[in-house]
Amino acid sequence: MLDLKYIRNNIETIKTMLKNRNNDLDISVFESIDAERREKLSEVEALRSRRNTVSEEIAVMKKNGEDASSLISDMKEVSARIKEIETGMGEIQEKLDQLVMVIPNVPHETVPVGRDENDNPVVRIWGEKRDFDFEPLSHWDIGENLGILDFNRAAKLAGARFALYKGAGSRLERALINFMLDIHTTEHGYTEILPPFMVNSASMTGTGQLPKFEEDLFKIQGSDHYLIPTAEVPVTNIHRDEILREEELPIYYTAYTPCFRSEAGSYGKDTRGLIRNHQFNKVELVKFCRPDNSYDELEKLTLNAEEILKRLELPYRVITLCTGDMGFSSAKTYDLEVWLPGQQLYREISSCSNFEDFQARRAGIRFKRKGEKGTELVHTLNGSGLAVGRTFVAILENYQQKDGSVVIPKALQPYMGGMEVIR
RNA sequence: GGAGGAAUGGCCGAGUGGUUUAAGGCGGCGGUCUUGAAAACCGUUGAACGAAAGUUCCGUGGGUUCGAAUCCUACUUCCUCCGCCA
Repeated sequence: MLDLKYIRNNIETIKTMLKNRNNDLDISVFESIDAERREKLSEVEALRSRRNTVSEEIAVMKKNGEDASSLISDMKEVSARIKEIETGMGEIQEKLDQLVMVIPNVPHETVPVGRDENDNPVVRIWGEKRDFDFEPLSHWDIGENLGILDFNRAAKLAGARFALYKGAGSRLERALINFMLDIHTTEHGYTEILPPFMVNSASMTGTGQLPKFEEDLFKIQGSDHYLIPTAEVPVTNIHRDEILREEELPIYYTAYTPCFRSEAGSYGKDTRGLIRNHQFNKVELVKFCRPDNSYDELEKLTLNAEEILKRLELPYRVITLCTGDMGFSSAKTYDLEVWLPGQQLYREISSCSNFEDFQARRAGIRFKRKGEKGTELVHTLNGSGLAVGRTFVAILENYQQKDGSVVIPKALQPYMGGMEVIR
């Protein structure tokens, strides 16, 4: 959510921003709604002020045994008028909220303007793409051939877009989770969190999934619970409606969770394999920090995620998402894309974003500087560190052998009980 | 699922219709004392909107009243006991 005052003073900037984001939201009504709200507000405040003063007079008169009935009947009218305005204001406020809640964040000045993913500049490229002396297979073929993935039975159990891991496959997924969490907690200074995998609608609103993206979520019937689409939601909401002390910042959290996405609107896209499923595993990195260093923190967070790929010796590149390709709440996003030889393309494996105060304002996450009055909003950041299922895919495709076996990356072997090859 | 109890500032906690602009304590900050610190003592210390005046905020939403932290109502959450349960 953007600051009302900011919107009021920067209507043209926001219109340009919406255009750059390919967002056709019409905010022309903002000015009239906002002005109406403020007008009614000052009117009702004046009336309330009068009521407060006169009520005190009535109290004094009654104490002195005087007759206050004429004042009381006056105030009866004033109160009725207040109620009337308040009712009207409720409607105006709702209209304003509905508008403001669907305005996306303003991209940082370093974010390139562009239409879609074709306009995302490459920031850096790491690692060498392996030369295969055979035709590399896709991960679903490798996995099914090795008997470590079973998509047919997954479909029997739950339908399309689910996976069933078996044997060394299950172990590899679990090894990756532990490997990632260990590095982030012991080397990068993150505190491990194991949050609920369902949250209420207030949490979903705090991080921006609601009200605009309800169709992407799985909702539990008959209750106010949603399955989390990412650990970002429960972990960022840990500090919802809290005032942190400056010296507590920055806060670094990492969390493994399954993620649940309805993938509405993605029919026909990546229908095979592990790439786009309704349930997948992810290790997430979340930061709360002061506004003045949030972009340094974004760089560090991105490097923390990259470190996992380096240790696993998986070639990747980093791109900056252009205005047309960015997420709703983000001010700046780097995507990490891992090379998948089976599909001959770079595929997103991590998305690292600075939300600045956009989530913090919605979620009421503030901090207090020592010796200063008032509070400031924190900046929140998060990134995948990494998407576990897609890392699994990258290992299968990059480490596959001619005989169909898959070599376990060196760094991961201790997590696999010393196993060197899956065959 | 049944029966009771509770929700007040960063924390604890008083407050059952009218100077509550929420007592008191803890914690925080500043000071006195001290070579320095501790202790003691003194002072200070909630948030949002607003240029200001002022308005709002005592779990949330409704209601009663001239006036609500306080009364009514629905809901939410937590606690205790009982039942069921991995």
